Amino acid sequence: MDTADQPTLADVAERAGVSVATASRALTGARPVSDDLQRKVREASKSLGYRRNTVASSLRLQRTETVGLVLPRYTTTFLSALIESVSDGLEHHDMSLVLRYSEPDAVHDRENIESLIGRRVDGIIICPPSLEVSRESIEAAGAIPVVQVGRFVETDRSDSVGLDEDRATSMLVAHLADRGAGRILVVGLDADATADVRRIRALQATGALRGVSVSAAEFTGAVLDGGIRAAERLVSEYASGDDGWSGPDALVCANDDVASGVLAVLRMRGVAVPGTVQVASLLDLAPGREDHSTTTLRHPWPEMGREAVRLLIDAIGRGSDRVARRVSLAPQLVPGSSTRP
Amino acid sequence: MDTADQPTLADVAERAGVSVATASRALTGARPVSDDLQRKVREASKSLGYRRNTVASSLRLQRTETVGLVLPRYTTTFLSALIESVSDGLEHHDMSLVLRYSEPDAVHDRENIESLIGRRVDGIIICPPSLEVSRESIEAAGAIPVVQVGRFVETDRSDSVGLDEDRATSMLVAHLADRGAGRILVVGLDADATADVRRIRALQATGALRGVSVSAAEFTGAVLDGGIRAAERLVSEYASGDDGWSGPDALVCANDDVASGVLAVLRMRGVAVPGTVQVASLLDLAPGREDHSTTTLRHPWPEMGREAVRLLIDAIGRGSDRVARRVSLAPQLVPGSSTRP
DNA sequence: CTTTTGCTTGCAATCGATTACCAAGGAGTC
DNA sequence: GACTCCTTGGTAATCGATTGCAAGCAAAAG
Repeated sequence: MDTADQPTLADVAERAGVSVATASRALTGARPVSDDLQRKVREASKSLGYRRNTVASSLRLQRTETVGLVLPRYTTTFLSALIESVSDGLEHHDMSLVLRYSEPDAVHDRENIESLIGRRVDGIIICPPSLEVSRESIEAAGAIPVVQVGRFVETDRSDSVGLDEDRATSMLVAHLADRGAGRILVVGLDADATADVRRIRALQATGALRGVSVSAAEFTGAVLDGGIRAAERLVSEYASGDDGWSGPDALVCANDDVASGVLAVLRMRGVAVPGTVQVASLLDLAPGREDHSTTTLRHPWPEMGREAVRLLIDAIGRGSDRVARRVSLAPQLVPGSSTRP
Repeated sequence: MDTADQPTLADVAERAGVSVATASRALTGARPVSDDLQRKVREASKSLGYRRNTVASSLRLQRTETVGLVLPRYTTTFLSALIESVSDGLEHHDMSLVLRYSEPDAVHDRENIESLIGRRVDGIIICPPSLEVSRESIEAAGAIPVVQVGRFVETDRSDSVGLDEDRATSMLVAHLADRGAGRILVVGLDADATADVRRIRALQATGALRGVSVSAAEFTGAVLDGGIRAAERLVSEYASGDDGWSGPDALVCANDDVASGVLAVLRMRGVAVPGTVQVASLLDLAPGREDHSTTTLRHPWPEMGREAVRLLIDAIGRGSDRVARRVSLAPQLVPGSSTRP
C-alpha cells in the first residue's frame, strides 16, 4: 500500500534531512537555498520519483493553471483545429485544458460553467452554443476571465475573438466581381436570423461599391439538401431551353455543404460552372482536405485559438481591471474550380 | 475584494448558524442531518451562491474526478469523434476531461503523462503516438488506471480498446469476393511495418478461404500522392492498348486518401471503376461526410470512446487487482460507388 | 570586541472540504 | 429508575504544498 502511493514533499524532506519548507523552496525556487541542500533535495526528489501534487498546490496558491474550453457539439469537424491550437497555446504556458461540450440549452450550458467554476479554472474559452442562452452563463463566471471565440454574445465582461465578417464578405464579392459577376444570389442564409441578416447586408454593401447587385434566395436550410433544393428552383426558373440562362451569374453559398448541393444540381442540369454561373462558399467546412472543387473562405481557426489563449492569459495576469477586447481575424480565400481562374 | 471571492463552506455554515461539519453533511448527504438544519443550510448555500471547491475536495478525498485523454496530433479529423464520445461518457459519470496532444517523441510523451499524474487524474485514456515510445510512459502511471485506445503498446498494466482487425479485413475481402474479385492488390500498406504486415497477412488468410489471391504493391506512402504513384504504375504495367486489363480486379487501399488518388488516376486513364477494377479502403478518414464515392470501412470511434470510458471507470472502481482486458470492435462497411452494387 | 546586516533555515499557519471521534439528548428495555 | 442504543451535532485532525515570521549564524561595520 505504501509503495503504491505517490511520495509527498514530506517524504522528500525527510530523505534529504531538511524541513518541508526547505524542500519546497529548493524545488520551486521561491526563495534561495544553499547549494548543498539544494543538491540533497533534488537527489532525494529524483530518487523517490517525487511529483508535485498539483491539487494541493492549487489549493494553497488559489490558482489551478487550468483553462476550461466549452464548445458546441455540432460541426465538430472544424472545431478540432481550434482545440488543437488552444491546447498548444496553453501548453506553452504550462496550463492544462479541461474540455466540455455544450448543447444549445440553457440548463446544460449553465452546468458546464458552474462545473468549471467549481474546479476553480483560471479562465474559460467558450464558443457560445446559442446567441440567446449563454449570456448569463458567461456572467455567472464572475471574476473568472472569459474569452468568447467564433461567436459573440454581447457582454461587457468578456473578450472575444472572431471572424472579420466585413472583410470576409468583401473578399468574396471582390473575387467574384473581378471575374465578371454582376448579379450575385446568396444561398443558404436565413433572412430571419440576426447574424445572417448582417452578413447579407455586408455582402450588399460591398457589392454596391463594385456595382454588383446582391440579393438573397429564399432560405432552404444551410445543409446539402438545402443547396439542392435552392439550385433546383433556380434551374427551373432561369434555365430556358438549351444553354439559355437569365439568372444570377454568381452564387454565394452559406457553406461548403450548400455549395456541394448547388454544384451537383447545376452540373447535372447542364449549367456551366464557372462558365455560366460562378459558385463560392462563405465557410470551409473541412479544412485540411485539399479539395479545391469549390472556391471557399477558410476560417482562421488555428489563429483564433492562439489569439484566444493570448487574450485569456493576459486577462488572467491583469486581474479585474480590464476592458472588453474584441479581435477580428481575416479569413483566407481559397480559390477553386467553381469560379473562374 | 470580499465579494469577488467565492463563498466557502464556512461562510455557508455561519450564515445557517451551524458548524462546517453539519453544513458539509447537509450538502453531501454523507450523514443524516435534521430536516430543520438541512433546510437552513440549503437556503444559506443558495443565497450565497455557494459552489463546492473541487480542489479542496479532491485533496481531502484523494480523488479528482478527472480523466486525462492523450491523443496524437496528426489525423485529427476522425479523432474528434473519439473526443466527443469520451467527453460524453465522462460527463455521464460527473467526471471532467483534461485533453493533451502528444508528439511521437518520447520526452514529450512522458511529460504529458507526468503532468497528468501531477494533477492526480483518476485515470488516463491514451492513443499511443508511437508503438515504441509509449510503453514506459504508460508504466510510469503506476497505480493510475490506463486504457489504450486505437493502438496498442504491449503492457500488462493497461486495458485497451481497438479495432477488430481480423473482422475488418475479412469483411472487406468478403465484400469484394462476393462481387467477383479474384485477384486483390493491396495499396498503401508497408510490408516493412509490423502492424501493416499483420494486416496483409489477415487479408491473405481471409482471401485463401474464399479462393482469392491477395498480394501487396510496393509501398508508395499511405497518402494521396502514394495512391497516385501506385495507380500510375499499375496502369503502365497492366493496361494494354484500349480497354485491355490484365491486372488485379480489386484494389484494397490503406485509407480513403490513398483510394482517392487511385480512383483519380484510374478514371483519368480510362480504366472502368468498378467495372474493370473495384476499389475499397480500409479506413474512413472523414466520417460524417456522407460521400459514398469509395467503399470504405468506418472505424467505430464513438463506440471505442464509450467502451474506453466504461473500462476506465470500472478499473478506477476496482482498484489494483485487475487483469488487462482487451476489447475489439468491428468496423462498419460503408458501400460506395467504387465497388459493384 | 560588539553591533548590525544579510542570508538560510525551520516552525507553524494556511488554503477549503471531509470525517474520525466525542458528547449530549432521546427512545427503548429490564 | 438505571441502563444501553441510536441519532445528531460539534471539535479538531487531515489531505500536501506554500509562506509569514522569527531564530540562528556568519560576515561586515563600527
